[in-house]
Amino acid sequence: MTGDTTHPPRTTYHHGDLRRALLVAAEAELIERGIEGFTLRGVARRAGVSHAAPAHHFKDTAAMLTALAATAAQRLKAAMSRRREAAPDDPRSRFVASGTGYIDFALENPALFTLLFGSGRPDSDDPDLVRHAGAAFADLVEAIAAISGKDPLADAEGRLDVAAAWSLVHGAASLLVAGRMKPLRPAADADREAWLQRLVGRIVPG
Amino acid sequence: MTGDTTHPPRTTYHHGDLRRALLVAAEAELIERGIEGFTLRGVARRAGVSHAAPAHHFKDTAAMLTALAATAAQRLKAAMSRRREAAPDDPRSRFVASGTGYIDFALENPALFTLLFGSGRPDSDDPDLVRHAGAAFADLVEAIAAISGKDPLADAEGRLDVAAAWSLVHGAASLLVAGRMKPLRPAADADREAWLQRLVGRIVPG
DNA sequence: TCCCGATGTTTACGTCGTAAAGACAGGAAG
DNA sequence: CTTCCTGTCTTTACGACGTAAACATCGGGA
Repeated sequence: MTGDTTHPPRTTYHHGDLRRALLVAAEAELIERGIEGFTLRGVARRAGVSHAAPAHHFKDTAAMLTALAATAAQRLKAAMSRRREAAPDDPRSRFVASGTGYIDFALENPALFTLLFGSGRPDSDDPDLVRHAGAAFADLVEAIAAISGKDPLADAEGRLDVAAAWSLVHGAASLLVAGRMKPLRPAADADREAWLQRLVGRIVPG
Repeated sequence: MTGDTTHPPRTTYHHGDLRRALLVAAEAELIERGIEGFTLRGVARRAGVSHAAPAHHFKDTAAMLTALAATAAQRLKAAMSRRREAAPDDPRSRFVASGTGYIDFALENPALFTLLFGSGRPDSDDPDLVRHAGAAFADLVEAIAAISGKDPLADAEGRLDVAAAWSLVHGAASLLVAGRMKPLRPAADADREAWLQRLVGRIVPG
């Protein structure tokens, strides 16, 4: 779409915006090769720089994947928000919207979702990553609070509500992304939206 | 505990039971280094053979991880069965037992669980792996059938029951293994068993 | 103007997966 | 009993990777 930061073998010695270009290249690399085949040198090649250039912007491969994961978390929250804003204005619908938004993100960005949750490679203590992931989590908690009328994190019952909701949504996203849900999912694309909503609807608290 | 197939640098040129020894070493390697740090040469070292010896028993690294994943799937089903046999003889209790057994396995064998579900490395079309994973899945379906009195896979509503149950159980297992459930889980070990049962209980069909 | 720090490149080292060729053992065929 | 033949293990070799260190190039402030 937009990110053509790449191939024309640049004329200037210095790149100018390499850090951003590397993140774009890294996402493309992740999508094409998967997390298992992801390679620092491949990212550098794709960005048109030497294999050692990334070291000036990312301490090592893990740092680069961590930065990418942080943007992924940000987009996860955005996907949830998009769904919520388009939903009817009752608490139940808004909760289901948050959950389906989570799954939307996973299905639209399987590689990023896997990076974020299904691989130990990003540094899960990174402040940026923690901040953005925490914001997405807070969205879910807030959706539950709007139903129960109290802070779910305050008591054990509420925390169980949150754990159950997150588990169902996250489990569905993971299994769908891994392709293990095939026999259970409607064959026709048209039926999938309703299916998704009914699935998430099963775990509405209360 | 048992698998001391290793270090005494053997006296015979031929090993005798290398395939099995490699699988034992591979599991230890996986547990210590994690799936990211898993190395074929490391496994060979641990088993006390040259780095090229495994090639005679496993086509490549993926084949070795696939074989290990197959045993993991087998043990997953065993963990579910153990719970079910110890449970009260009503359909609801037996369903919850299957789910908690799934989570038991994940918590007791985080590395194997991650290998099985959270990494694209094993070949998911391998007949052995398909067979054992299918058996575990069938256990869950059967537990649901015992509640509804019909084959859940026969109609859309039943498939939704299965999808929801599997999603919740799998999501909880994944998030617990990844350590992301910490703030939601009871602090005291004593309370965790009841918490787990209530969590799985939230998705009982019907 | 000079020079200094930030940004890229080259070179180098150790590890990894995999393939090919050589060493060794034990059983089948003569 | 001897001779191979095949399966098992070792050695050697190659290219790719991650990382570090030394070197090149630029732009901006003293």
